[in-house]
Amino acid sequence: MPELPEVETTLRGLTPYLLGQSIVEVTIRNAHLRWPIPAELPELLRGKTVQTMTRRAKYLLFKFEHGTLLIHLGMSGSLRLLTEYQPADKHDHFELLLQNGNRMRLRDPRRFGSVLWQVEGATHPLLSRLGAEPLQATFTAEQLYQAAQRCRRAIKILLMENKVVVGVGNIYANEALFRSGIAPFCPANQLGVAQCEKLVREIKNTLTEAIAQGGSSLRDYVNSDGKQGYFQQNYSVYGREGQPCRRCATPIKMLRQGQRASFYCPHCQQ
DNA sequence: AGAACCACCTGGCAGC
DNA sequence: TGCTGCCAGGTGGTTC
Repeated sequence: MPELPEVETTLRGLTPYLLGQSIVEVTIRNAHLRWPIPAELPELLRGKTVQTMTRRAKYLLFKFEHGTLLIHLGMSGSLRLLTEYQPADKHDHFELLLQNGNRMRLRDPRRFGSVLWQVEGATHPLLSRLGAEPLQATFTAEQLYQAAQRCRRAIKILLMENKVVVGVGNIYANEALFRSGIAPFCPANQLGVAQCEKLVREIKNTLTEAIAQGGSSLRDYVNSDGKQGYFQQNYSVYGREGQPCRRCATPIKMLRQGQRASFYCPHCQQ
């Protein structure tokens, strides 16, 4: 479910409700996510106040005075804010009860997500080797070009690796490549500077537009405020195999790269 | 070092 | 209706 726009939308939706609140109670219903939820979290967080809420790649960071709670939504995770009690679903694994009575509840059917603790002053190993944030000025065409020159694999694989740039998942890799006129199977080291400039611009544009529209939704995605997103209706190529390209009407093709589906227009993308 | 593949999990859907 | 097989938004770890 969550690509970067969903994570960003979740962050923005939750921040007004959590910032400055202190934690009354932490409930771990199922600690068995991708990595175990630290058993000491309830003890660590009880009585502590959320000082800042930020995002790094697809990790949500809730900073406290003595450390940071990291939450990753994996493939199927969602965070919701409950203003009144609701019985927990079988996939509701983790929950914070706030001083004002609100609850932030993590639901994650596939349990690929994670809830982790980072002690103040340290950098969690999972955050230590991440590439540039796609929406910040530190992600540049020059940087992508340099990395691409050293990579013989397909450009789409490189984009999704989180080494050069983070937060570009399967949907937005496909969409940004379409908008750049670059085929997903093009070897990274064959891209010119101009193509890298276009690609960086379109990654930023695609993500920015998606965030502006409230994040895309597929099936079970629910925003933190409970409303459905709607960006999925606007995909140019993702999930559109056999349907006409919106630009030239050529049927969209699908192929598999690294066990992920790639969609592209054989006419618009070379 | 770089590249390819595997693993973790449940639910939804197509096809029989 | 029910079973089987396949697919899915992520990404760290292992193996070659």
